[in-house]
Amino acid sequence: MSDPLDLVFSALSDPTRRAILAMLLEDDMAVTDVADPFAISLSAISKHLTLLAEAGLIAQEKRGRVKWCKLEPDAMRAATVWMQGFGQFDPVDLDGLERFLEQELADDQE
Amino acid sequence: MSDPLDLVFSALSDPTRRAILAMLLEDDMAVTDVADPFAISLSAISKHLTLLAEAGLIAQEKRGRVKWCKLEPDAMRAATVWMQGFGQFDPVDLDGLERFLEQELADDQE
DNA sequence: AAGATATTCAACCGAATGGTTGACCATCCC
DNA sequence: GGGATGGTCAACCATTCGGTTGAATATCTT
Repeated sequence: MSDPLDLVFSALSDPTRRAILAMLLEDDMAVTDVADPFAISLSAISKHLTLLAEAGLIAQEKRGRVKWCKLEPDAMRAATVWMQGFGQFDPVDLDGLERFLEQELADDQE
Repeated sequence: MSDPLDLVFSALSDPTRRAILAMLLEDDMAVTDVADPFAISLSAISKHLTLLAEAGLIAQEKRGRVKWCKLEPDAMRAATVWMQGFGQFDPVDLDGLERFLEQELADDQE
């Protein structure tokens, strides 16, 4: 996968990773603290974080034995820029968007 | 994968599928015509289109023996909405975005 | 009816993904 | 030094992914 957008979108396609990003929106966190709310192993979380870092979505900095993770918004912004090319031509179809979001809600409750 | 965003981002993570979406931005197309510029089999393209449709990114309508594919912008818009939550807090960091895009360019040329 | 065209289906393949477990390395604290 | 803490590495497993090929189905054309 050579195009950076491949990595960004691929990283965003996993709900655990999106949840991690949302957590990092609140504050920078250590790996162990990121892992805390999840039911999966620390090792799995560590892999997720590595992936997010490779995609450029977060940065990791080791201080002492603690590795701090912080959001790196530029990668996501680049993806947003790519995506917005698809919205700008027809005026915002709010009804359609609403239908989609209702569908999303319905799917989540299945 | 239950969250619709999983499907949307996963669909967007493949460069072939992003290229297809960009083509459909120009005009609605039949499956065969979508496949034309690509070096892979028609069958592979058909699978990509099925995936894009399942993600809600395109709609497919069969008229006669031809299946027409057209862009369905709402799914992408929902993803954009999710992503914009990450940009809105710090004012647009154009320098950082520029650095990222330069990096992207450099990576593509490797 | 026969043939060409448009598309999917089914079976297969190799590689990647998301998870596990257990061992390992580094750092902090007593 | 020695134990606890923070994190990664390595090997493994089942599943999914992107691709192939060949057969099947549906529709249009003559």
